[in-house]
Amino acid sequence: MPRAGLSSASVVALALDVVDDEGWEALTLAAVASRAGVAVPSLYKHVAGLPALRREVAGVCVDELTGRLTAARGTLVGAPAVLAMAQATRDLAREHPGRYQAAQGDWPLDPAADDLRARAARAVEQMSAAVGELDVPADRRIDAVRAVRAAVHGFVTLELAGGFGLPQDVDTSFDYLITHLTTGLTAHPAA
Amino acid sequence: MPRAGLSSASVVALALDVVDDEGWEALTLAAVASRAGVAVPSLYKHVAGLPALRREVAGVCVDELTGRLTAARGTLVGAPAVLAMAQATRDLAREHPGRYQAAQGDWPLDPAADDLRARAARAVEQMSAAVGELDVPADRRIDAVRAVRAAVHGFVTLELAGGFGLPQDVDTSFDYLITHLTTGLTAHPAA
DNA sequence: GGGCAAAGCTAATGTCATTAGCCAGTCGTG
DNA sequence: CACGACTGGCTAATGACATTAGCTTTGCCC
Repeated sequence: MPRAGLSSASVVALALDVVDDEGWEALTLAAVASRAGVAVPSLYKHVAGLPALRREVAGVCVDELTGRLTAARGTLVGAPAVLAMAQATRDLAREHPGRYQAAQGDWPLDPAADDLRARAARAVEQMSAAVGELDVPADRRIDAVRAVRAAVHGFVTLELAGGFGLPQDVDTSFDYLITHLTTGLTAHPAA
Repeated sequence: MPRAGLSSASVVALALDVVDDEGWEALTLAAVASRAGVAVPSLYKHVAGLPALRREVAGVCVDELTGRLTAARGTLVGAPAVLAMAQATRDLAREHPGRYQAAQGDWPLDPAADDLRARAARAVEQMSAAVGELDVPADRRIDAVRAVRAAVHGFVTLELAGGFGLPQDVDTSFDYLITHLTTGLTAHPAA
């Protein structure tokens, strides 16, 4: 019986394939083992179990999101940067729904997820920096970042879930949301 | 062995208890059966299986959301109505996270979910009506409704997932998001 | 009181995760 | 080159859960 030659990294890579092909909830040790051509328990030689594997996959996806945000921001500043980053997020979600879910989705309150939270914080910091370039009062900065994050995440989530029933163009709606939100954020109406 | 006296309705009620106490993902036939004091297969006399039960529970939760939206809107018109409905949504999510998830969360592409979709559409229509009272061009109505839905859903989702790490007041951020978004929607900057 | 439908049960099957313990391939060292 | 340890893979066993099949019993209605 020749060895399969697995490693932690290759198991995570196969897991990413599963996530891409079948979705985040379909990520199961059985699915990974099947792709690896290996019995399920063999995987425990390389990962600590399903929750640990999910955490590792989520980490990769978070980093990918961070990278795309950074790239999208590029040399842009302020509102155009925010828009580009929002679009980059949505693009990732549409190209790899499972990865987006992995990055955003399912790590609620994991105790051992400090590392993951730290990496996710880097993605948030990217958005935060761009939002900070908007004409928003300093003491509203956090509110504004939360607003943009919520808008993007909510839109993408609803879109992926098929929550937009009407045939009306969804790209347009997304741009509409982001531009009008940033407009609203930079308007200081009552006081 | 005296009968437990279950019915479809009582099974759904117990399922709601599970969702309230342990969350939407913890809704399992085993959990319901345990609360009913009954063996798991007995439940099949009252519901068609776990997916069907989830659908029924989701239906109840969607209707509850619709009811709260209607109540929150009350006699308000336009932006105040939108804000009140947004807050009502968030209140539901914070009081009963599991129910919110049930209402919004996990019915992606179920084929047999037409009834559920129809009921969810009623909730959307409530928001849509209020958004329609904003000063938004008619051909932007759908975009605006999507924007508000996305903002509310995204914020609530992130909040429930513990995505707002900073201690900064979250209520304030929410109001900030909704008011500035509606402000942005009613501003028609570059034609 | 008898009969019958519905409500429960047990048993069996299948999926998945996890743990324990075994065996063999591989590599480093003498 | 041979030996031995390490390590990667295996099978077997256990335990949660859903689902189906088929049996038993309760309770109501005549």
